[in-house]
Amino acid sequence: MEPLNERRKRILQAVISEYVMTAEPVGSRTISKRYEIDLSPATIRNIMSDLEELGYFMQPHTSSGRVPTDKAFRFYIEEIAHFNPLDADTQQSLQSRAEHTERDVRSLVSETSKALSEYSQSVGFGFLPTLAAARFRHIQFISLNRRQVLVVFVSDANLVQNRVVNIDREVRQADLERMSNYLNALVAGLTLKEARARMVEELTSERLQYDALLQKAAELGAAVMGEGEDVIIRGESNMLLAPEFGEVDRIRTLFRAFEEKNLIVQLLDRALASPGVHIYLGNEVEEQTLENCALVTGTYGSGGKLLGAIGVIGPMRMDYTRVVPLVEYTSRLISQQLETFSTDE
Amino acid sequence: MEPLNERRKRILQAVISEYVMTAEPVGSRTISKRYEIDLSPATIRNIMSDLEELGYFMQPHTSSGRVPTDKAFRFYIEEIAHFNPLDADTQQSLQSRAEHTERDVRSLVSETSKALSEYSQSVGFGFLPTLAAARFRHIQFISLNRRQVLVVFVSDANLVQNRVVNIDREVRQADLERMSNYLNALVAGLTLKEARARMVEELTSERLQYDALLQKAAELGAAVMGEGEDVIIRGESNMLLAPEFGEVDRIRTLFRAFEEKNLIVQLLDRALASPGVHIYLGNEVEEQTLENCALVTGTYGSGGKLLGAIGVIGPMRMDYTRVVPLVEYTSRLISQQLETFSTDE
DNA sequence: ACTTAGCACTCTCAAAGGCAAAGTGCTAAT
DNA sequence: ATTAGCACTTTGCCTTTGAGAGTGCTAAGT
Repeated sequence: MEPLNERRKRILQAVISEYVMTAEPVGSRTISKRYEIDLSPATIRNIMSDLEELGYFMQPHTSSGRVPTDKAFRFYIEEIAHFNPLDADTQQSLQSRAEHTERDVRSLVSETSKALSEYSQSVGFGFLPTLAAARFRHIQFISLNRRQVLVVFVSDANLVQNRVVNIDREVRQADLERMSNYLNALVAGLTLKEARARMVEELTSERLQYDALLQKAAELGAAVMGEGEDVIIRGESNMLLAPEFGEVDRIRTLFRAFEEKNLIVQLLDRALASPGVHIYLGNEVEEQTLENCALVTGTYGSGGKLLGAIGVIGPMRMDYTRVVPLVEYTSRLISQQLETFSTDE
Repeated sequence: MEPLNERRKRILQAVISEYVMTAEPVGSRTISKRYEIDLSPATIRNIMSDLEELGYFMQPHTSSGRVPTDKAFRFYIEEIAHFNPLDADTQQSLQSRAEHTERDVRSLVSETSKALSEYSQSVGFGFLPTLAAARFRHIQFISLNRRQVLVVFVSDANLVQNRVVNIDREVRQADLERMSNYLNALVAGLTLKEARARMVEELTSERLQYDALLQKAAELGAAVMGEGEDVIIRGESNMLLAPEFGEVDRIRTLFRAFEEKNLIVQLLDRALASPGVHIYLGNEVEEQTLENCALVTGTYGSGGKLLGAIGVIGPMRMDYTRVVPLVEYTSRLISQQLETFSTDE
């Protein structure tokens, strides 16, 4: 696996830049004219031919320009591109945007996804904190009527979940308070995963055998915390801007994927494996639905703990030097905001 | 405005049926062959020509078949089509689906929108109850930490809203309860609109001058209830199935419209003006974004009061005899479910 | 007085051919 | 090693052509 020499790198970079702009196969002449490379088209052709042999380029047909492969993009990202911090103006407007949002994660992630979609002209997405990772903060039972109770619980970062449940016998408000207090004490400070386990455990313990009320409480608590992940996707229609998605069929499979969401969810686990910005190229994901697409994800967290991720889905041919700093800054922004949620004294 | 005679109606119906199936201009020969009309193509041509003159058909170009106009569809809907009840099987599965959903409006409307999208092979949508119309049920303040309070309030049909607010000084749990009690008593049984007005009024009254706490409560209450409407849209990608949306440009404007949502929101008011199923053809809406589209909306409510609407957006060329009963049944289903929410004793 | 067969006419769509443009690969000269 | 030059390939676009579908009109049939 010989490393590419300087000249080849330059050509690779030029082809990628051009392709990112035009979405068209790139020819040797274009490169020699538009980029400051002191080589004739013929020489460039030779180099391009070499690079094709090495798997970095492909030709849609003999005698057309070259299109960079996934391998080329991967190489470009790892070895060539360097990512400057986001420009101050954009930082500024993103920040003020974040500060003017409701002070809970759901709003924050939702608003940020929208912002990402606008600034990247692609599709923005965000995962709410995974319940498993979030830390329990408060639970409360509210009586709606004789047979219905609203269970509200709040976790880390002000993520509020609520659910209406039916109960089989009447419960007085005082009872509900007792239930709330009991559960709050039981699972204080645990992660939701732990909290849930604790409640289930409690259910089978002897302690609750004679207190139907508390038993009910543990039951409801465990039920509410079993909820699944939540993904927010914004700006899907931006995908329709990209010329490579000109055929309706391709669009359809892509949009189906957005609707299903589980494809995107799979990437959450990967992204959460380590903090920071990650780039996933379409071919590197199992699903081939995302062919020609790429995801840039960034993790956010609070109190040193990873909570969730946000990011951008776009054509593989996206401008990483802009998108990566964007995602990087945005995810840090969310983390910062989250910190203020908990340190607000 | 001479009424169309029987024969013309039959032709109109045949052309619409054929067009609904094929999305192609319909020729006289097709009609005479595929529909049991005892007339030669030539005669049918004459009739079609008449109908064109009357504005029911149009020709994409001389010497192509006819395409029914909006006027034709409108006439078809009013005068020709008749809508049988939804078949029992579908009723059955819709019902069991509804019964297995969380018992709050948001889940119910969301799930139903999805079902509508699947069964109609079009885009399903639903409005949550308009806050103005919904009736206040319960409000509660929950302390998150020293400076943050979670305000939860529940309205008609178990619609839960919550919002985290910052407060400028520490408030003890007992205070929060006092605030909750105060507000609950103040606005019991009012619609949200009235409730909000009452709180604002209260803020300016003398009574609260010396009780900063209750003043704060009224302030927060008024703020939380000011939230806007909520629209849920499901199955957008189904729109990509229709051949008339083959060009990416059209798709894009349409999807933009879905993302913006406010176009759809405008129709809520119209739909809520009277109960039952309504059909809006694209041309009848101001916006021309919905050209070639149609909406079928159905209202739902509880306790004799209209709360919101659900429906389907699809190509104007949709099968109304299937979609209308579907929407009709589904909206009744929601209403029924909602009744059970409040009569659960 | 309708209905219909027949025919000329129109328009679209798909296939085929021609041509310019863009690009490559190779060879020979620097 | 680099490059100028040239033959070759492929695409995209334009035009032409012919078939097919459909209409409108006229004149004949009932």
